[in-house]
Amino acid sequence: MTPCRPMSDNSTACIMNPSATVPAGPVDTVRAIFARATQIAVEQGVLTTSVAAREVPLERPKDAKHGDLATNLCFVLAKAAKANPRALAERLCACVRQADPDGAIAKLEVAGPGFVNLFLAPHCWQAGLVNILQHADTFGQSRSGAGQRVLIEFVSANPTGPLHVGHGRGAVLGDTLAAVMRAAGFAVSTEYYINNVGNQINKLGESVWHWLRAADRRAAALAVWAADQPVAFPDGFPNGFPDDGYRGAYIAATAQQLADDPAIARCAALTSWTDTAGWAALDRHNPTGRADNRAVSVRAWQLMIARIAADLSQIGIRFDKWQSERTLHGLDGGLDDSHDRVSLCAQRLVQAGWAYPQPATDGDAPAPAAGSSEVGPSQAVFFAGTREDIPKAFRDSKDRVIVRSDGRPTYFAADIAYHDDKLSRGFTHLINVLGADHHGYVPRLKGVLHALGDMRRCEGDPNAQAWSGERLEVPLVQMVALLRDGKPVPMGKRSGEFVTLADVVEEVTTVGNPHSGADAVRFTFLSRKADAQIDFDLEVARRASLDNPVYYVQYGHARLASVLARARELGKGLDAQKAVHSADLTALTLDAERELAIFAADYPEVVARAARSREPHQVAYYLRDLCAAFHAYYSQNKATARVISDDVACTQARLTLVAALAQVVRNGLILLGITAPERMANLAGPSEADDDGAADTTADTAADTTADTAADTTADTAADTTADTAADTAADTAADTAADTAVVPAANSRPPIAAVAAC
RNA sequence: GCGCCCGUAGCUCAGCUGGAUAGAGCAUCGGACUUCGAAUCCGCAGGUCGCAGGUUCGAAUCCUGCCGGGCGCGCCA
Repeated sequence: MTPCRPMSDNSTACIMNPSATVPAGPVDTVRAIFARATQIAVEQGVLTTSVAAREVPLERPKDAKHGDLATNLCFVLAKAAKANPRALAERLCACVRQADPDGAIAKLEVAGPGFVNLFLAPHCWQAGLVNILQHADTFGQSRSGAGQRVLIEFVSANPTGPLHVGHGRGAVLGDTLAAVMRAAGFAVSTEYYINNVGNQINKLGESVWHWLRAADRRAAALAVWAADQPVAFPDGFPNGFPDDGYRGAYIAATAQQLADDPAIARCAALTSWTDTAGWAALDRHNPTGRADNRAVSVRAWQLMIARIAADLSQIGIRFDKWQSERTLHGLDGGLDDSHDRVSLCAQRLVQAGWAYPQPATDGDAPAPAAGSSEVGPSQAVFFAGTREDIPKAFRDSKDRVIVRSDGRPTYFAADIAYHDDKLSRGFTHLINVLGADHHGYVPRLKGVLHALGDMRRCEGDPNAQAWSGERLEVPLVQMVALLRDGKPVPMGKRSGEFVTLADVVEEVTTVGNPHSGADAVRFTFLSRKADAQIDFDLEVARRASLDNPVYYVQYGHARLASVLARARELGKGLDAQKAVHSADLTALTLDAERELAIFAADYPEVVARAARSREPHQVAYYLRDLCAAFHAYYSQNKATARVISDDVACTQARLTLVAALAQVVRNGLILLGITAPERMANLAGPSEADDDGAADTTADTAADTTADTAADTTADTAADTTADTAADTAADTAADTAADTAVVPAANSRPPIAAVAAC
């Protein structure tokens, strides 16, 4: 899979420097110098083309002997110029000297086969610290994305059951990717596509309905679940429960929740799920009796969505929009067929030549399903995904059905209409985070984008030309294999046997800190790149919750914050005004201090790179490494070079460094949706961890520092609000149900149980 | 059978898109708190980067072929 890059990066200027009065970070300074140096080299005939500042490769060498920063630029240039990299480096260095009148680079040397190693002048890297403090909470943001409008669709789990751990991984990746790209200057919207139409919703409704009819057995079933017993109910399922129904205990709980609704309860009188006429007679809102449109089906997925939204908000995830598939089908709009954008889109594709009707060739077309319109054309409509003019990477191996021979559109048709809708909203890039088990769908979808672009061009859309499969990126999130004590836990919504995301969050939450579960889960998923399969052992996760790397970073922040606080207590606190406007940092003479300053100044680069490569995990690793560098600096100089001393100038200088580090760590944690605690409870003494002073943990103070993140809302309020809005959205889309009597309960972390308990 | 993803320390994973001597965390072992946080630090040990070729100044990274593991290939969603 080749991830697509942003088409253009127009901003070649110094992106991190919004006003001239703000000093640039060392990386930007050096980049600008090298860019000028290549211009000079061109004038002198050394090079034929210059290099833009943002094109200058810079790295922080692992070995201190290789300088503060190093570049392999000359290798790149030598390839084009067919010159010796080392000789080129020698000549470029002379140009760098001329391009650096301020002497930001104290020393530069050519090393190895052509590396240029740089040693920065103190005023250069010190300016980086001031730069951090001046930008404060906005440090790290850039215009790297040049305001491109991006839509990120993620999770989009079918509303037939609670989220499991694999969904959680995709959710965390998508949410954090959105945050990282926003910080890097993209205009990002996020969306969850609710697949609330079709056979699966039919099955969901049927499953719930069976439990509705078996009221006498629900209580026993739920008691089994509440006791955390295996989900297989001792007395089996209700009579007639379908083999391919959803067998999870949450189905019984959902039935319990719906039982009080008179419009739902009267459904229990019917004796057959397939009695279409009977269902139609019962529900004036669903005159066709269509199974996925019955009140019990609709209400069931609404409850599922509410629960999904609650589980997501518990780990700090909200969406800008919940897009209902029903809406695309026009099922909310009453009888007016013109609202059926799915069928409409299929017709447009036919007109543009991208879809065609064709009778079933080998006679395996199914009979029209019960309840569908009896007079269907016997021809299915196929999307021409194999056309030769589709670039090979986006070409499907087979034309796929979008309208069945009985006239019903497929899931694929709805998804096409959905993506056509995305195009009409003016996004320049679409990103769909998908589970890796759907990777076969990717070329098909990219082919669709190609076809839609062409179709829109035919229809006269002036923006259509720009569209092709390249503008759709599909980061694949690999599977999470759930283990318990090293043994795989079977997962499947149909079997009902799975561990939910909410369960895992609960398991890794530590006493006294309600955020810790979300923090730990988020960081765990961010601690590995998306395209590697991972094992998630519940026992290990529980045992290791305190060893989770997230605590390492959070502890780093708490430690930094506590140094600043201690200095204030002693009346030696950092003079913020002075630090920002007239800082004297000459007392920072240790190698570690210079290295930390350069490390911290690199943060905006890390964010921009993570956004560009769609890999939020890079930010997590950067934070871990930055904190490691600070911990080492702090520990090693504990005895000889304390931050706070009687030397006022030195104290102020080191506090400036500490404040800058704290700022970067805080910004990074917030960006990842993780709380940045000012204090953490001391775990050392098991006895004192109860309710004395040590117990006021991160949670209280963390809220102050994370005002912009989803994490600032407590799990409770977040659950309520998001669940409500999701449920509202869902309810809006279900206009033909008895909405007037619908009461979607506020979701709790485990809503069905809670609701049952309340009954 | 065809296609996609992944094989890096005993385990879990990074490796900045082709750069200098492949790095962390767990786990083992040995050290460091009277002070601004020991949820920390310092050290020891641990590797044919799945295997074999190829591309070039240079490959864990790119190309080919094998070997292992995972996942896809419906008028399901």
